[in-house]
Amino acid sequence: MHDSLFRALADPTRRRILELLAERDRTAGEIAGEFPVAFASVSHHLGVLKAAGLVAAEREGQFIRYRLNTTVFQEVMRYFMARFSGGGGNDA
Amino acid sequence: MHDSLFRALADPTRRRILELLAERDRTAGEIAGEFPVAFASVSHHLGVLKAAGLVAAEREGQFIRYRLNTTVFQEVMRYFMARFSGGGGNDA
DNA sequence: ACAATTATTAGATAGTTGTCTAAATATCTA
DNA sequence: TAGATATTTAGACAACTATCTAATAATTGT
Repeated sequence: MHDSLFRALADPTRRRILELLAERDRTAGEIAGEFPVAFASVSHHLGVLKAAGLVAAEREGQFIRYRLNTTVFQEVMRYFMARFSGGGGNDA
Repeated sequence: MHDSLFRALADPTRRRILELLAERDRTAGEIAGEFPVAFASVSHHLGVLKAAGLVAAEREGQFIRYRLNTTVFQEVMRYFMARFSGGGGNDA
């Protein structure tokens, strides 16, 4: 189950997409405009992120709006907390 | 900087190695014995984990003992906390 | 219905990765 | 020094991935 998740996070372009979506929801076109790669390539990355459950997409007229799925990030955190380090993240 | 880290986490065998090392330190041979792949393949994975800073290795006679580097896990957690979800991990 | 806009999907290709076997390196013991 | 054990490194190969261009689908406006 974690496999698609960690593979999705392994690409720097995809991590940057997640950071953009953390700021605010954006359409596929807005996201693609931030990268020096072809539109279709970004669309592929969005598909990977969606398959991993990291983002959700919703059609809005001709646009498709993407948003972060924060729930999955909390699962990642729990994974790390449960298995490793037993804490951390806080300065404490 | 995070790139080698997330790429290292993207492989299920490597994540399993990390879980084994979270229990206790082990030698390369002990780790390799847990997997149905060739010894050399596990050695390769250990190299990837070491390059990512997720584990440390120390020679102990003819053996090489691996241990988890928990500091790096805390960095991963901080990455998620700083950029996404603003919390999580706890049930709160 | 047709054209324009937005986005995904298909097919091809180059680069990366995981795995294997075989060879090399390091340590220990006789 | 020679042999046994533990581990890594080298070289090859199949599978996967990121990227591209071209084609397809969905929506809007005329």
